[in-house]
Amino acid sequence: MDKAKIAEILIEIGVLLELKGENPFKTRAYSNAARVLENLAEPLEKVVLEKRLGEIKGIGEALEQKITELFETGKLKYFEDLKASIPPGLVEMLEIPGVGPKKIKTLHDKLGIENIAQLESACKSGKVAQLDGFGEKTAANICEGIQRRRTYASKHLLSDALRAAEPLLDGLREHPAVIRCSAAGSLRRSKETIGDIDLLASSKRPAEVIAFFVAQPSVIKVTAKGETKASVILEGGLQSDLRVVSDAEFPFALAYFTGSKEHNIIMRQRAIARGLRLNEYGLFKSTVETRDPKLLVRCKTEEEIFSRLDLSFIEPELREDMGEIAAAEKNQLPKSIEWSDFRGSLHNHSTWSDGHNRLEEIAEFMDNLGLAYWAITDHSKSSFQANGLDAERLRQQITEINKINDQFANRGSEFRLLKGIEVDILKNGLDLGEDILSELDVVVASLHQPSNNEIENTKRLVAAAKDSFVHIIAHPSGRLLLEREPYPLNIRAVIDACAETGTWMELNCNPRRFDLDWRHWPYARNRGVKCAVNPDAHRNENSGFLRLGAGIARKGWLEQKDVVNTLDLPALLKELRRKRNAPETAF
DNA sequence: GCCGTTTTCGGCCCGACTGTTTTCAGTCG
Repeated sequence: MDKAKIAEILIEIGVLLELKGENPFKTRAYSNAARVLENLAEPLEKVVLEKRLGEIKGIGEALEQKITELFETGKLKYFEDLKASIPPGLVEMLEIPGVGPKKIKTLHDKLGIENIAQLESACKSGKVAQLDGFGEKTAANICEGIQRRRTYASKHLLSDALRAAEPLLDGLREHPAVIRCSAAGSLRRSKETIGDIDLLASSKRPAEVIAFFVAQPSVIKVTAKGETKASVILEGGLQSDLRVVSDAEFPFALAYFTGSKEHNIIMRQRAIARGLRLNEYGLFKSTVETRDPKLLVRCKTEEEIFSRLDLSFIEPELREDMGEIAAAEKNQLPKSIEWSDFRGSLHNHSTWSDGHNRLEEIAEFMDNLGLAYWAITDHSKSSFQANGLDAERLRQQITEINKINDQFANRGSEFRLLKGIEVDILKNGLDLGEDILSELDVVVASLHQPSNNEIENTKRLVAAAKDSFVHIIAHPSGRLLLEREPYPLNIRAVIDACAETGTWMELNCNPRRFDLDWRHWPYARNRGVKCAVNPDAHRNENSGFLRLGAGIARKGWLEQKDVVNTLDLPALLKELRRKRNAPETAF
């Protein structure tokens, strides 16, 4: 069993133990171990064989034994027994807001409730309200939570969350009582999916700011409203939380509410190790928890907080406990790529297949954006549902693009459309032959009809990477966020094949994809694999996805030099030709 | 369940809000 699957099981054990009412620190030990495993730099196989699991911080005797059992047999008796002892419906009850392990245990013990449907009817019949520690309001809130869960997904795409958050932030920024404000939480960290929108403001008159916030036109329900904090449900079902603090507290609160939780725990421990205490109100010269302003270490910005803890500034996107603290300690953090570094895109569509804009419109639009190039990579013939191109139509398109490029050259513009294809990776090779592929500037290869066999899919992608005409492996996992799981794939094997052949991998920055996942990029980057951040645009406005892509690339520790579509046109063309001439040489 | 150069036992990050209470437990981030 591989480590991703093992990590999943450890997390599940943690949740089950939580439901059993186990010691929360024991519960956390399992989720900790899962994360440690996922971030393991070397192959798990090696560590298990050399019996070095126990040397890893966060894995003790018990977990070493369990992980080894899972690795060797693919099963774990302890897990099977645990799972059998808990009705499966209890786990999903955790997803109802306001319902946690303790309440679930009470509901199960006292009323025999085993799933959400039973819980809903018990709430409606008044049984829940009669329980000790429960009441009318709790029962009503549970019912509403169940209803909302049915209506809306609990997670939202980054793009949807940004669209909902921006008007709120604009409003706060203009409010006279607001001194500073910012997004925080997963939105500021640029996570691919967002649970709720965390906002932070500083003010001398917090009540006014809270009142203003809950009265915003997009608010459909106020779920909590206090002196310094409010929670609301927005149109579309997103939840948003606003915290209001004093301006002196703002940088501390911003760091705290940006998280992640795991990152924060390490930061606090780091403060404690220096005889300090860190919380959302400040950094204090104290060995006990305090909010005493006399003990406050004043910091005007987040940068100063990091500096006081002997760390260089850690960009919000990197705060995922993926090694950023150790790197900040040694001043070895990446110089994160910026949105403005992009010079173009290498994977896009036009009306020739399933895109919405004509070639001329695309060229004008992207030139006006100030970009240097835009590759047209329409679908190949097997994607007939997308009006894919065969060799003949592709040759016609090449002629058309040459004409447009000549027009741009004649009027002194340096902008160019690049000739390309998004060629399907079929069972027996690519959908188009070498003769036509060799006439193109850029070839993007995609698996659109995956099998449910990991070995088969891996084989097809590895073969594509090794093909000397393929420049880029597009959206390697095939996932659609919140819709479709990735197809089974040994992604490391594909990354390794790309590393060996100098093939680039895509970070598809369509917000439904963000594929290759940012968690894999540090490995790919260390292997020397270059990244193409591509919007996979089907209409001109999709060029805006590049901005989101920069955020995800930053999460993957990518720098400008790791990303090929930051190159200017001559340098890019040179690199594109290099693969064809010397396929065995990774650069 | 993990960890430890003060500890092999007793900690483990901690505050706000809600709804239940009449001083606090549970949940959340």
